[in-house]
Amino acid sequence: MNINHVLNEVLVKLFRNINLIEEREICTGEYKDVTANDMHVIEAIDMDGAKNMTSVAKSLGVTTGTLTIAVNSLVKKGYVDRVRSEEDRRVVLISLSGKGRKAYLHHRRFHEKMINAIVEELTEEEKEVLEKALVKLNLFFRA
Amino acid sequence: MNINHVLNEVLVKLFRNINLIEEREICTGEYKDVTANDMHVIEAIDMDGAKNMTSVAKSLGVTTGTLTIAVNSLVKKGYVDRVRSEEDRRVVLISLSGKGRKAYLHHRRFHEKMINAIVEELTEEEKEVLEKALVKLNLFFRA
DNA sequence: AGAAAATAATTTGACCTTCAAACTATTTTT
DNA sequence: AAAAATAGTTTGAAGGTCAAATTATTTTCT
Repeated sequence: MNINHVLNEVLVKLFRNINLIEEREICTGEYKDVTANDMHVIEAIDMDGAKNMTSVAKSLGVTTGTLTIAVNSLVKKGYVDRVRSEEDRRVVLISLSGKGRKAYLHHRRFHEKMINAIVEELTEEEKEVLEKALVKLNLFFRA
Repeated sequence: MNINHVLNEVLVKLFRNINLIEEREICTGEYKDVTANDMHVIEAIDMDGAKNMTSVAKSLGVTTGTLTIAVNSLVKKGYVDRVRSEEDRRVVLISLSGKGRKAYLHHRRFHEKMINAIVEELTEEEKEVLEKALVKLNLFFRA
């Protein structure tokens, strides 16, 4: 059983399960009406000021039409504020509402718990090695 | 900027990108008519003999109704064979056709290439730490 | 043996997500 | 002022999902 094979198995299992698991986590507790998809949109909008539809759609890798529909629902549920720009009236600016920011932070804590579970048994040195390896992985996927 | 935070960011980016990349890979090239979902079903059916609907649905985490629809399409496209069991006529047995097995192996090779490309840029030490971290991540999700 | 219950799969109807293409409104270019 | 470009929304079609109803078959229990 070589290491490549183990990595392959673990990665495959991970990526097969991750959406289901994250969805289960998201849809329990305080924010039952947020789907996994909603959460991706919330994360893409982020907390640093209003963004236009096109830039958020691009960062999510979906069409603006798709984003419009997702944002309709998030506005209706009260997680996102949507206003038309005064400077350029073609532009729509979206941002997280108070409730949206709370949901964002709730989900962030889930990620933090996950990361802590991973790294709590690694030494400082191992953490650094892992980080280097993951950065390489990200570079690989970007190409 | 602590190391946990960096790890979180890198992991999130990784998992967000990997599905897109895999989807793109699946839908180009030789097997254009196989969706990412189709490929999950093909992988669940696997190559070791015929399986019944219920067990495959369970391993995918979907209802049998959902699987019926997916299998209808895969049978129509020629990737899956479907026969009624002689021993128990309630049971439907599904298995990969020759074309289905080819698609399965094609996808498997993609995974292997991906893993090799990742691993070849890592040192032995990095590989070991990465494996350890991924196993932990899997355990976290299983709990 | 025969009726009732359990099991396996399919069908149906509703809802959600996605995209491409058509469309509306606004701004920029010529 | 007209034409082109840009930003979003709407529309129509295709997939994917589930719960509930339905069909067919097998098992269980008198």
